[in-house]
Amino acid sequence: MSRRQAYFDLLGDLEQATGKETESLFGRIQEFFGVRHQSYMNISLAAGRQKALDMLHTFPEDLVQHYTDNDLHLVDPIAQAALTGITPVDWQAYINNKNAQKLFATASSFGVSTTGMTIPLLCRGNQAAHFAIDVGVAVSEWPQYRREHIGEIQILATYLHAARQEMAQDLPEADLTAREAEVLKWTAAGKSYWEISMILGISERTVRFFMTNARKKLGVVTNSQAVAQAVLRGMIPL
Amino acid sequence: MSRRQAYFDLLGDLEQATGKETESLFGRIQEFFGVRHQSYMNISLAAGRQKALDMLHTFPEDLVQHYTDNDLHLVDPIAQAALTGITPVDWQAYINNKNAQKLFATASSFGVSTTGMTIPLLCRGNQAAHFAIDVGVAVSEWPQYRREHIGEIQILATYLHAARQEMAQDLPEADLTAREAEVLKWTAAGKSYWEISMILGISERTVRFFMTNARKKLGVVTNSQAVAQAVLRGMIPL
DNA sequence: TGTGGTACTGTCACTACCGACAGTATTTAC
DNA sequence: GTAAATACTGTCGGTAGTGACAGTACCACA
Repeated sequence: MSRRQAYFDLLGDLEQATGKETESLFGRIQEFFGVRHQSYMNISLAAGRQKALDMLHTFPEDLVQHYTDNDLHLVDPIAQAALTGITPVDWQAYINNKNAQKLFATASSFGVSTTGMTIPLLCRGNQAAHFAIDVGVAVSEWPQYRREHIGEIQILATYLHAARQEMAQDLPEADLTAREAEVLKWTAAGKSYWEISMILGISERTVRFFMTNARKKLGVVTNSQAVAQAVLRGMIPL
Repeated sequence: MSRRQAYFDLLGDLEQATGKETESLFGRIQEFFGVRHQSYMNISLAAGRQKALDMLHTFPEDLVQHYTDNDLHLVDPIAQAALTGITPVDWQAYINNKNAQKLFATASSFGVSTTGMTIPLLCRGNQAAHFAIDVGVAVSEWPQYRREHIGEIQILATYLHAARQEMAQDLPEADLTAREAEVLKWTAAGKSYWEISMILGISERTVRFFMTNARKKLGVVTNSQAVAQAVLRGMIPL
């Protein structure tokens, strides 16, 4: 099988995949690129703290343990850049950064290189995610490797991320019907029942009906509370 | 100059570019792909409405006028998918969608095809952005084109987006007082004015006073809308 | 000494919401 | 084929929210 073929196969499988199936696909991504290590992480930013919601990785356990135990993500300039920035973060760009050097030194003793990158991923709601790969090629070869593969990596990471979404539920899913979600959306946008009935071309009574169902499903008593929950759970296409 | 070379040149220039320089680069992206039309859009989700913060496009002016005048983005399932989803949206996937068909019909009369895609872009805060291209190849050739170029497109769009960030200033900060935030929090928790007055040991009238101030500061009209904004902006201590 | 911001309270009138009682039509799943 | 889920509508009566008219007291800053 050609490399190109393998890529499209992987992409197709990622597009279909849900939940736990993604774990084997995560392995296939690593095989495909033949990199040393990689990680996928989804973080909740709710309530002002950074809480890991979902994580897949092939880095050495001891290193990850050390990293999490010491909250190094707060010191790691690469992690912070990935959480606040938009474009892929090249590890090599931090080779002269004091904090990064310390982390590189530690990582190096676990067999992690300095030729890698961390790709920020699109999230809705109060979440952030990124995909990191430790390629481990020679520094001289890195710029070319990066250019050649960054497109493939970003696309695969995006689809892995999409497939992995359900594993990163901050709160349990309340499955609203399309109509219930729609009505809730307009309520969150400040529309009254009557206005929503005009927008959707249905009776005001029906709008109330959908909202009542939405409140019941969300286990709340007021529309405001329903909106709060829906926004928190990222169910509102605002 | 080889295609590959042109791509890397463009990518490099996008990485360096800021502000208005991006306009010519936008043109170069279109030349590079040789597509019919393309658009870049950055949208504010503040105050519950979708407000365009920044836009670059090469679609026919009349079509865009028609689209914006009629708030078609609220009906457009592709736009909504791009604003709520995380993976690229293939226009062809909506070829049987009623709402999309109407839009395709209108767009078609302006020379816009159905072979295109809209790529959601990563934003921080309550913003959303997407990059759309109308490729205009035969439907039979589209899947292959899509596969071949989606990586390049996504990367270029990401870097364009990053360079374009400064053009999309948002959010006059709404700083609520401690009391306003507190009352808003309890409203989000489903409490009525009377209940909140009991909780805080103040009169119901005063609770109303704080909520009214909060609504004004957030620029919204209903409590539900205020809660949506507050949660979205992370102003609610959950 | 004033000016502006915050914290608080009162009343009136109107509108919006919400629960509880209904009901019908259509689609999906066993 | 029927049960369940979805999409939709009607009416009554009570409670909650909303805007507009007020007002007082305290504190910080110029």
